Amino acid sequence: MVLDAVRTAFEKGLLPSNQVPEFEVETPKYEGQGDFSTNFAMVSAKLQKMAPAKIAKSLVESMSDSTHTHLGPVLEKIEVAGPGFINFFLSPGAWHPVVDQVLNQDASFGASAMGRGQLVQVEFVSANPTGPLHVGHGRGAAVGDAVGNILSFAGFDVQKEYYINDSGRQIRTLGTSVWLRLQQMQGKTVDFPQDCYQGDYIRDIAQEVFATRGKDLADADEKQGIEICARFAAGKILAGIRSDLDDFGVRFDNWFSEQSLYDSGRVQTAIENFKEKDLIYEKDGALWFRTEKFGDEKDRVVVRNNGLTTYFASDIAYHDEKYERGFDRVIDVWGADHHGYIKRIDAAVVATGRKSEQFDVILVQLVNLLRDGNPVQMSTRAGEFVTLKDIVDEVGKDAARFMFLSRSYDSGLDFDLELAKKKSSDNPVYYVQYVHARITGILNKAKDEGLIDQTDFKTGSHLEKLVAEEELKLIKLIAGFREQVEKSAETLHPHVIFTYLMTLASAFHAYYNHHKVIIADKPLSLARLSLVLAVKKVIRNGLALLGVSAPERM
RNA sequence: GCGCCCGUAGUGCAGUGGAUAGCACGUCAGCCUCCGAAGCUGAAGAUCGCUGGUUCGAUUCCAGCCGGGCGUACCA
Repeated sequence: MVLDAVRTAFEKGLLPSNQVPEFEVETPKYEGQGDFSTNFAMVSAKLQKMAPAKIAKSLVESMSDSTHTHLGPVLEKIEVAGPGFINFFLSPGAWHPVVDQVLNQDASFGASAMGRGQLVQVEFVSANPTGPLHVGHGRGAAVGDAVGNILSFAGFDVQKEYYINDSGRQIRTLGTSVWLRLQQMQGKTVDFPQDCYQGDYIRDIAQEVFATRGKDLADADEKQGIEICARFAAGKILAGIRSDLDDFGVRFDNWFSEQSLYDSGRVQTAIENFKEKDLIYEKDGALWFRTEKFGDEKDRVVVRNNGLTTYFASDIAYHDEKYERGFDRVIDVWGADHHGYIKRIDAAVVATGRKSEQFDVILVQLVNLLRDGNPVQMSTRAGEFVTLKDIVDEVGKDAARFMFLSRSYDSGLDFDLELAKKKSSDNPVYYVQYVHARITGILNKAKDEGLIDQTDFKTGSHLEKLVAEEELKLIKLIAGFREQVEKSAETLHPHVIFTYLMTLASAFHAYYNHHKVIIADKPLSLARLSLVLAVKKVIRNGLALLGVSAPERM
């Protein structure tokens, strides 16, 4: 249409040139600036050697002349504004079908085909099974889970995975810790080293292992004993992690064992393959992977001079295995303290023949735990931490998840325990959930009064009655939901959905305070009920992406 | 030193290559005989860290600098 106008204007001699630079058509930031707007006049100012406002004026005149058929039911008004924007205003009737769409598509409204079924794996949490999950893991869990949900809604085929570090030194240390506590329980005086896990849960596990495996332990020497303790403890802790995540609403499609990479020989194979390609060399008795060739600062050790493999070795094998499983794209969610690891893994991914674009790392900045504004020191080793379970038990799953997703993971997050524990209206989750509960209340009342047969229906009625400013604002917001889902999926930023929900909730609350839904004018009332039901569904769909429930009442 | 992230209102954070920089909390003033006041309306509050550059136009992109966080192992 704009192009048409340019041609017409040129032919009529209003513009000196018919060349068309790159321009954009977008939704303006503020109300009163139309539904679509283009910066065409501004970007072509140089080319046309004319003032943007003058170009815009010529274009609008041409459009009114040549495309008058477009004006009418859909297009209401075209105007020139600001430094030369051309704003297009749609008529209310153009928006009404959106309400029907929401009611019809229900839980799938907002879904997108953007991902074209691409296989994506999101790996997150992946905490070592050496202690319970703490608050920091909670943020990673909330982010990973939400990213998975959003990608899936945006048309990707998503698998969520947890990588279990069930081999290596930490597990041995865990075994030793339990073993030593066991010795202490039996009255032996043993030194409990600093680098062992200090938490009370180690004692609990020691008691359990004694109760269930005491007989085997009695016959075991120290090495066997530690092995038994390690396996028992890891299993026990992992079960706890699973259950904590379950309470947090996070479910994984797959739990992948690091040990299995060793058992199947994949780690060894990966190293051999790299050796053959001359990507691994020996120095000082250790094996080094040439990560520097792939942009890392320096080469990294995969096998130490004592013959033991590093974590990096199994990570190479692990990522290779992921792509071999058929994933087009792999996303790892890590804590910010692991950022130095990105280049390394990226190098491994590229070295096995994949493209760097197929690998993404979401770096979640650290959670700063506070209590009444004062920092809480946390260390797994010292056994002093606030667990994810503590948080969920005290503030609830919904509030915790919403809090974690309320801001970009690019920023550090202050999580104040006392504040989070407060069930006050400070918590934004109530603001959004309240909309859902409020609308449920309205629909129930409408049903009681016989206005509607059921509180859920698929077709709106008398939608043409929705002409109030607040109503159109709501409809336009609803219409933009899918765009937000796509934006969120593209940027891998779940807080986009959070911000959207807050905006939608705010618009609804304002509407509610200005207009009654259940009124004497029955057609208008039915139209408003349709709108309100649509809002309810969008709120529910959005909350679902974040893993937050949409309560019928609160 | 090097690398990553952040610097926007009193506080915590959104946002954008363009037209009036938003939200929440906090402060002040209002709104329930009326579908849920966990809500709404209004007011006050910001030289978008600093300096350059690219651009018709920069808070947004780039470079440098200054602050803050994190990392920088043959640890995991």
